[in-house]
Amino acid sequence: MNNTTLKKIAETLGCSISTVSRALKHHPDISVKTREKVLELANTLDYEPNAFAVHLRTQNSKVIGLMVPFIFNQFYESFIASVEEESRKHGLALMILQTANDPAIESENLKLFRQNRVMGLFACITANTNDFSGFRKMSEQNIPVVYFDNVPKDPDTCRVCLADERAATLAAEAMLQTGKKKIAALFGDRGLSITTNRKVALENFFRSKSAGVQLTAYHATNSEEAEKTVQQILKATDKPELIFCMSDELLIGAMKAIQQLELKVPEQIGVISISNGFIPQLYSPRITYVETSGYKLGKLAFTHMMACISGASAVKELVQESVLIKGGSL
Amino acid sequence: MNNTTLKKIAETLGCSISTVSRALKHHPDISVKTREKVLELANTLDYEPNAFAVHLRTQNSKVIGLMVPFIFNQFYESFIASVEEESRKHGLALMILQTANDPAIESENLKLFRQNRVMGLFACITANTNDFSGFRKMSEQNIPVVYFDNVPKDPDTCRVCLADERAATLAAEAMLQTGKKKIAALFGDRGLSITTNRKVALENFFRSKSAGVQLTAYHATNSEEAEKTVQQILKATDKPELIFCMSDELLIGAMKAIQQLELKVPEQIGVISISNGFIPQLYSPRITYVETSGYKLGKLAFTHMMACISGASAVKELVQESVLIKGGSL
DNA sequence: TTAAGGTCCGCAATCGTTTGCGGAAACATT
DNA sequence: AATGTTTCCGCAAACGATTGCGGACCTTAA
Repeated sequence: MNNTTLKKIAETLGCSISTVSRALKHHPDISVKTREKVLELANTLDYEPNAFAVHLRTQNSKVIGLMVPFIFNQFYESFIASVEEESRKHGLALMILQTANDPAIESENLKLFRQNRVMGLFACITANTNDFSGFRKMSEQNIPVVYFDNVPKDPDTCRVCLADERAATLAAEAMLQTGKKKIAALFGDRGLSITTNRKVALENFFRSKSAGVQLTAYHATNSEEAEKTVQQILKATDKPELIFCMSDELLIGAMKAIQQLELKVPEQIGVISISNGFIPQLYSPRITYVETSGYKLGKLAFTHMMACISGASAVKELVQESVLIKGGSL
Repeated sequence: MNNTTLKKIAETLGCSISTVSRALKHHPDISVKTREKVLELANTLDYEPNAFAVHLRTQNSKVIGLMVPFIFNQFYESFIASVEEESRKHGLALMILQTANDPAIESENLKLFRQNRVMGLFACITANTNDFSGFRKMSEQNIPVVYFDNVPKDPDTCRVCLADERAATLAAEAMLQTGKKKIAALFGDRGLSITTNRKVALENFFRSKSAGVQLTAYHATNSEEAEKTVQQILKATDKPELIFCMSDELLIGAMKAIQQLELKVPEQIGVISISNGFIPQLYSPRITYVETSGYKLGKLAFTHMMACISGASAVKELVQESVLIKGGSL
């Protein structure tokens, strides 16, 4: 461990540690001459402050945590990339853990975050988190938590959300315009807040319009399930004219089924999805989708976090707007 | 900051800090009775050791670093997910930074890693890293670095690699078996070690076989470039019968071009790729590919890292084997 | 000449742990 | 009774930085 410390610099310069420390941060108490000397030596010796010592002393960590169910996922990935960009700009380190949707792992992770005294946490809770004591402990230690994607029901928590209702409504409007009546709608895990939000919004929209639309809802927790479900749906005699997918994962499954049955999009089956934007453009024609950008959400989450840390945030919830991106799949 | 410390526990129990510390780690010097008392109080008070203090004292950080050009990338993503799984199992925290392929950012990141005294670093260097001083400083501080994917030319560095030559050869063999002669091969950035490795291997294979194969090489640094390139290639009068893509990114671009020209795979154009496995299965028929699993590479990298940390590793390079996954695209 | 004020720097406590060492008390051995 | 062994625990020094406070020295003004 060939590390240069304040002590070493002080000794070779024949001055005190405090002088070195102050010189390095341009404290006015230090004369220009000594400051220059210190800075020069520090530079040639490649001095780098020991983050642990600093954090221990100053009680603030310059590390922020991020917890997602899975990293291997377009949406989370773009969220993470976005948050990382911002944290780097602010000189913060990012500590990332995944829960695998397991509440037990989730609470272990929270422990690790607490032990590492992260100065803030971005969290997407698992689909079946019931015990919030781990999160409460964070709050008790004044560690702000900004929830995203799947958030706790408690409205008194900081959060950034996609405009779920708006997104579903945008998709619904687009579907309504096609004039097609028979719609199959694929939703994800029932435990997720976004599932409920989107489903309710979609159903409400068509109920209020009463346009003779026949909407059938299905649930699938992953791509494979979605594929099987859609295959069954499309093989039935009374097959739908439109398929709505509430996420990229489901879209992938649906498209596999459609391709296997060699159905032409949009002639034989229309497709629309809520998506992060990457998957829809892989197909030809491009799938029409309502964008829910993890990247944008990440930026939003970060500004929210900064506001929370500085204690200036009265707002609890920030919403990332949705926008319809037209492809050729309707 | 409502944190319980050893001191607090010691005071309320009327014993010394050292006793509490030892009791908590089941030191034999401490009697069962006091140990129980300490453990109980620590539990009810939700004691959690201050990681900074521990690390400062013990000089070992329980944090490992990981640096990639981009997080938003199937391959890196799966690598990260894999490494995270392992680190969590070992109670380690993972600190992730991206370089955006910018050497300046890269060296800043290295600084952050050093300041945070990571106990090890997984690094994929940028396509144009020339100055390795930042990495050398890590070595001087005895921080092991395990390179992956794009690695420095210096053979005296720890690294895990995909079997690039083997992967290219496997793909070449599969192409040879089709009997098709005109092949267009798409490669990535010339600055990447994997580009060179794969290209050389592919060219050597066909040169040695001299099977009358007409191989043309193209370069594209991203999906859009690949798309344009392939469009031009396929519009030419003398269009190839097979397209080889050395990565998922290029495959995406190639497939977009193919779909736009409404060419049938594999009848009108054969496709094969080296891939992480996610993209090829999105199409129908599934694309035949040689698997280069980021997930497996991650596992391998982690075991290599553990060996390096314990100082037990004589081996410098570990190789992750390749395997051909047959789809219906040849 | 003396008091006031400014400039520049060092002392020492502190953050929360870990750990070598020494020592008191209890017990066992001749 | 004297000596040797355990058993159990506390003292205090680190780890590397930050920072309030005080003090030495010099300048300036009355």
